[in-house]
Amino acid sequence: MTNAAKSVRSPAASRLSHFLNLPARDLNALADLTKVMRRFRAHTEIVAEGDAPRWAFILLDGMACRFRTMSDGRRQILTFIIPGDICGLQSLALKRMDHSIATIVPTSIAVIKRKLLLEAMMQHPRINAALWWSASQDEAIQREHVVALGRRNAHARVAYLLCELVWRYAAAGIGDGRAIRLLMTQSDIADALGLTPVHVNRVIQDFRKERLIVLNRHELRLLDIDRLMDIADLNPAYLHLGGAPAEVEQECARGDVSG
Amino acid sequence: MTNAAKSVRSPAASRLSHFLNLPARDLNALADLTKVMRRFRAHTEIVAEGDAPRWAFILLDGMACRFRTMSDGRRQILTFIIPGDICGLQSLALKRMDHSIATIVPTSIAVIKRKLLLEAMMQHPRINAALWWSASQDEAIQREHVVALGRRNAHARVAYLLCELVWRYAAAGIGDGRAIRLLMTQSDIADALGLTPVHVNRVIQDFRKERLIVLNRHELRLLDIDRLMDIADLNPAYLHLGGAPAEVEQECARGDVSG
DNA sequence: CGATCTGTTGATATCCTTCAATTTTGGTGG
DNA sequence: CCACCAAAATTGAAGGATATCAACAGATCG
Repeated sequence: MTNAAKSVRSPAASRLSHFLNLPARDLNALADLTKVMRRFRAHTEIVAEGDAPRWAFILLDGMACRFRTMSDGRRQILTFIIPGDICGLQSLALKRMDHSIATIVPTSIAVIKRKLLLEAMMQHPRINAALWWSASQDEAIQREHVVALGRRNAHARVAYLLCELVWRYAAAGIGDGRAIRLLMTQSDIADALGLTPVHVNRVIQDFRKERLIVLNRHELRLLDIDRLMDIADLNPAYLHLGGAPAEVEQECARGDVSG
Repeated sequence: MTNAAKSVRSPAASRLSHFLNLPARDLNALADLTKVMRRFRAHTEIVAEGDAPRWAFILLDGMACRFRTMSDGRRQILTFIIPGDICGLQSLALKRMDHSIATIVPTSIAVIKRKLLLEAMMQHPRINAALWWSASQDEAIQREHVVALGRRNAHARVAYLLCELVWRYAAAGIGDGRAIRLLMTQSDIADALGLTPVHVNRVIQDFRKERLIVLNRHELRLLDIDRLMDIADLNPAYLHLGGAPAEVEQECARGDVSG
C-alpha cells in the first residue's frame, strides 16, 4: 500500500490498525461494510431506549453520544462516539436498547446490517479479531469512566475527558494528539462527568488561567498534557493502543494460510 | 430435563438460560469447560493490572471484584463478580489487563484456557451466542454503574446496588429475589459507589429505620423493593433477562439443523 | 438582526467527606 | 470454649467540594 493510500485511510481503519495490521483484502472488506450511509442533523436521536437493535454502524463524521435519561429529565452521557467508532456489535445480542444514541452535531454514519456484519466476521479472521478488540476497548473506556466518576474530583474529571478525547481522535487519524475540535457544549461535558454545567465552566476557567489548555470557539488545545494527566491521575494504557496479543497475531496468521 | 436436574444446574447455566434455552448437549459442553478448578483465600489477587490475559474463568462460589487502584491508594471497584459470572472473554483480545481482580471471600473458580473457550464457541452456536450475550450484559451493568455514579445521590446508589445484587443472584439461581448473603463489607460498597464507608453506613441506617431492608450479620433482605427501585430510579430492564432476540434464536436453530 | 442557546460570574445552600472516638463483630490460637 | 486482637460497624462534629439559583454577556443561526 502506498503512503498516499494510507493517508486517506478511514477513521475506522486507522483506529483498528492500532490493534492489528489490516492487509488490503481486509481493508476492502471493511470498506464494503460502509456502503450504506445515513446523515443526521444535530440533536437527533439515532437509536432510542427500548428499540430492538437491528443494525450496527460506524460513525464516519460528526459526533454522537450514548445516554440515559432519568425520570426527572436529567441526562447521563455514557460515552461520546467519534469518527471511526464502531457501535452496536454487542447490542445485537440484546432484545432491547437500555439507552439511547443521539447526534451532537450533524453526523453521518455507515449502517451495517446484522447479517453482513456476521458474514464479514466469519470470512475475515482479522476483521473478526479487530472488531472484538474494538468492543474490548469500548469496555475499557467505560471502566475508566466509572473510575472517573467514582474517584476523581471535578478538575480531574475534566482533565481526564479532554485527554481521552484528544487521544481517541488521534487514534482515528484526526489531529496531532494535542488539539481537536471540541464539538460538544459544556453542558454535554457536565452530563458526561456527573457535574453541573456551571461547575464544568469554572474548572475550564481554572485550566485556562493555569495555561493548561486553550479553548476558544470549540477549538481545544492541550498545552501541558503531562500536567493534565497528573491532575487526572491518568494512564493512557487503558485505551489499549499497543497492538494485539501474540496469540491473536498467530491465529490470524494461521487463518491467512488456510483461507 | 427433569426438575431435579434443573435444580442442580450450575449458576452459569442458570444465568445463561435467561437468554437462551440450552439443550443438554450445550450444557455438557459448558460443563466440560469447568473441569479445571482453583480455590483462593479471601482478599487474594487473582489477576493483576498489567498482566497478560491468558485464561478466562467462571466464578463458581464465593465473590470477587474487578478494581483499579489510584496512585494515592484509593480503590474503585468496577464490578462485583458473583457465582455464574463469566470473566475474561473480552480481555483475551487485549495485551494487558487495565485493572485487577481480587477475591472478597474464599472463592473457587473454573479456569478456562483460551483455546478451549474459542473451540467451544466455534462448535456450539448456542454457547457462542450465550457467551456473547453474557458479555453484552456485563457492558450493560457497567453502563448502569456509570449512571449511578454520575446521576444518583448516596441513597439512590446504595438502593441501586442492593437491588442489582439481589437480582443478579436470583438470575444465577441463588436466593428468592429478595434476600441474599451480602458477602462484602460496607467499605467495599463504598469503593464501588464512590462514597466513604462512613456515609454508606449512614445510608444503611436510614434504610433500616425506614424498614426498607434488614441487614444483620451479612444477611440482607429487601423489605420493600418497589420503594428501593423508586429511590434509585431503577428499572431492571438493563439486566436483559428477557430472552434472546428472534434473530439469535433463528440462527441457533439453523445451527442445530446443519450441525 | 433578533431569538435562542451557550458561556460566564456571584451568592448561598447542601450533600458528602474528613477526622476522631467507641462499640461490635469475627476470626484465631491456646 | 474462651480470651484476645484486628477488622468492621457505628456515631458525632466540623469542613469542603459541588449544586443550586439568578442574572447577564456573548455566540450562533436561521
